[in-house]
Amino acid sequence: MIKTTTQENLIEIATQLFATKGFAAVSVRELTDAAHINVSAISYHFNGKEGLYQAVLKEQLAPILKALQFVKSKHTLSPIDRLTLYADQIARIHNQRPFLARFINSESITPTSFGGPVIETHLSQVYQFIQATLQEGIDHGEFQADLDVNYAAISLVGSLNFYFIAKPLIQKFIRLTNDDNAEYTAHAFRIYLHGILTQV
Amino acid sequence: MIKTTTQENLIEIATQLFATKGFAAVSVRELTDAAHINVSAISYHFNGKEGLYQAVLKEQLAPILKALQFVKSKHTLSPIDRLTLYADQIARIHNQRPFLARFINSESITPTSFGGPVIETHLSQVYQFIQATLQEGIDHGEFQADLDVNYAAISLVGSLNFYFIAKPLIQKFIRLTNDDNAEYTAHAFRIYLHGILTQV
DNA sequence: GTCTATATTGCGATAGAC
DNA sequence: GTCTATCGCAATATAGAC
Repeated sequence: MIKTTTQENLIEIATQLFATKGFAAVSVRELTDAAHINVSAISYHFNGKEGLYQAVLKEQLAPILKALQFVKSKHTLSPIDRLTLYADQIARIHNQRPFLARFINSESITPTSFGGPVIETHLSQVYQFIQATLQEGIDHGEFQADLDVNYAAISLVGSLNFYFIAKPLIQKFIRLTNDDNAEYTAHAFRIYLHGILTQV
Repeated sequence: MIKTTTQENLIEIATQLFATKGFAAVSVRELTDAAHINVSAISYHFNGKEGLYQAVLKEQLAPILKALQFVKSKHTLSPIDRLTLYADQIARIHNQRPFLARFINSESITPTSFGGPVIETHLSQVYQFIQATLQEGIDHGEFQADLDVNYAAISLVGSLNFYFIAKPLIQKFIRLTNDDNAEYTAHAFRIYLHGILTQV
């Protein structure tokens, strides 16, 4: 029997509900009913519904920058290997946090005053890393010289992450024989890499 | 001076507000204030807030199946040319309806009882077309034999559509010198196609 | 730290006058 | 077809007992 505090319990429940229904569509009563606690606990522990959402968001986003720092620290790797490592990390993070993509997606499209800036900072760093790595690969002659690094960076992020965003819907009409996230990202990245290489 | 009916005016305002804030976060008063009409007009004309949303959704989704039918009808085209034509259509549709990606995205992740099934039907057909075309290309020896058509279809849709979903956020930290949607999709599709071809 | 009870606000919908 | 006025309800938040 694992002991969990009221705070931890609330964050876990809130992560699921906010992710699947959206911030505005979840009421504090729905949250506290699901957590089998009293309504007033949210205000007491998190200073209101927004405070709880902020706590959830903070906890969800923690691994992103950490992974990016890890990949960046591998100076000795070639651009190809660094991008490959990044794709691996993406799969790993989504495995750990199945709801992360939904929060990022939701905040990207309808940013909240608190979550918006956080997401913006995170994604900005991700894009900068990808662009810089693509440019490095172009300069080294590994990637095609006429690549537009802006567009190509968006393509990569889209190709890798769209799967995790749309997964609930996709599973309704595509039979995914294997639910392994790493398998998808590996396949998508293979196509992408093959698409930007100068030679195969 | 263009004459617009109250219905048309409401749908236009509602398209913008629902797309940018989400269904649950928009109140009927906000809608009618923005449209400079009375609150009761929504119930009168659309039988309530949900009815208005349905009308917006229906109007937004109309071009998707039409475009798909058009591409499918080009029997004589090769798999490569049919996919290329499809990518062109995607750009064209998003040009016409700048908010479409947000509605599809929103309904994919947090489906409403009315919108969910509609989106599901639409996207299911898109995936089936892409999968079938990929398989045809594999059988003809144009595409790599070891492609997983399920994963590869998701990659393509993600690569092409993610840009339109995340555009509001991306524009905050990527300088897009040219706002032309067709330019992005062409570039993304070029990478993708190059990535799945057997020879270049 | 958790509860009950309640204050307050804003929601969607509609009856009825014009 | 459009308005005012209002109903009934559900939202978040909180004061105060335990």
